[in-house]
Amino acid sequence: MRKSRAAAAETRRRIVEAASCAFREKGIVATGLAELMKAAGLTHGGFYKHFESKDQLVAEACAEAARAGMEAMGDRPTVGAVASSYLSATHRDDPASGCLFAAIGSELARADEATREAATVAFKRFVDALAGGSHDEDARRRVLAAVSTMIGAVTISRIVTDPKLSKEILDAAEKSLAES
Amino acid sequence: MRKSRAAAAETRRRIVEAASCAFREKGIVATGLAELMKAAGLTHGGFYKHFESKDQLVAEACAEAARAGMEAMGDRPTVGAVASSYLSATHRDDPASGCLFAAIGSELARADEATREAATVAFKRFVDALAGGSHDEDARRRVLAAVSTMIGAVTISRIVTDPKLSKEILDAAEKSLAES
DNA sequence: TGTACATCAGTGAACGCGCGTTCACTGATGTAC
DNA sequence: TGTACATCAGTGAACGCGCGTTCACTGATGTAC
Repeated sequence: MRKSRAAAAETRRRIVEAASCAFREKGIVATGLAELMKAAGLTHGGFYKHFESKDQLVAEACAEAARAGMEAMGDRPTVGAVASSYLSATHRDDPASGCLFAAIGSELARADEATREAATVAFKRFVDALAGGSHDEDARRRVLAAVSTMIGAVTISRIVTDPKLSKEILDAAEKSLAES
Repeated sequence: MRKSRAAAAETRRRIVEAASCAFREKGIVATGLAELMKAAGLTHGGFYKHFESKDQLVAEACAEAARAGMEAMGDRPTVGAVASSYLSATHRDDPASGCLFAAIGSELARADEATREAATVAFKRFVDALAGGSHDEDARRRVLAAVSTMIGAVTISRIVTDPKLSKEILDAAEKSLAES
């Protein structure tokens, strides 16, 4: 049942993509490899033909999620434009294809070095893109604060059981970013 | 080996306290009941004499963590004072006794109804305390944004592998809150 | 107040289950001549 | 270009392990008289 090199590469890509969604949807620890391989259309036994461990996949899946996030932001993102879609109910209600940090932020803090490193690189890129290449210290500081606000707001808006409060949090964050 | 009612109540309290720390330290899913009971100085078999399920303990432990957090804030907290200790390296480096939302925010979003409800009540109290009982809509909005910024900043500061960047995030958030 | 009995907090072994990981096997793909 | 053989992607069963939960048991505590 050997597959061609191209087919194998495609399979690997599919596993990473499925993982990047599943981890954001259900959390890293709560997502099993068997479940994940099934989502990619495979049986679990083949996993180790592509990865050395679950941890390795976690790191790659996070990098992939971050890459997709950057792609969605476009070429010359502004804080206002990003905030508007980031702080939407659509984003809040679809963690699987949304921001990595809002989806599994607290789990990332406990992830292994390689994963945290991947997340760090992604975060730096995110901030740099929003700072628009500016080296102004104050502009960079504002971007860091804005990104914190966005990630925090979406995280809490997903916890809260009261839909009105949930929307209020997102709106308050957006308004605050618009003012600053 | 039956214990007196008072001793049993004290045991229960100890379990909840150990859980509230362990969950914040290691995450909810990653913390096992046996490990938890051991931390409370018991064997795991007795767990169900006190709780119906792990989920019930999770809800109570979150309520307890929130209660302790409110207590630490004192009577008349201001955004500035809270931000200063919340956005410190001390808080960042000690999730076990720190803010529930920063420690397990993304896991709370996937927790069961009772836990999310407990978290919601806690969050509302947190916001009300910071708003100082003000019913001004704009003041409340600013508090919601400030809380989002704080939670987001500590979450990311714990992920990032670069210590300089980690501190930069906390400082940027604090400065941003001081300006607003 | 003292005695007999029911209660139940805590122990430690055991339950089934799903986890991450390993392995023997299959057969199409890739390579060497 | 054709043939023989090595490679290896993917399958499915199995591994040991720790999980949440259950249970028979112990013996101090609480209750009833």
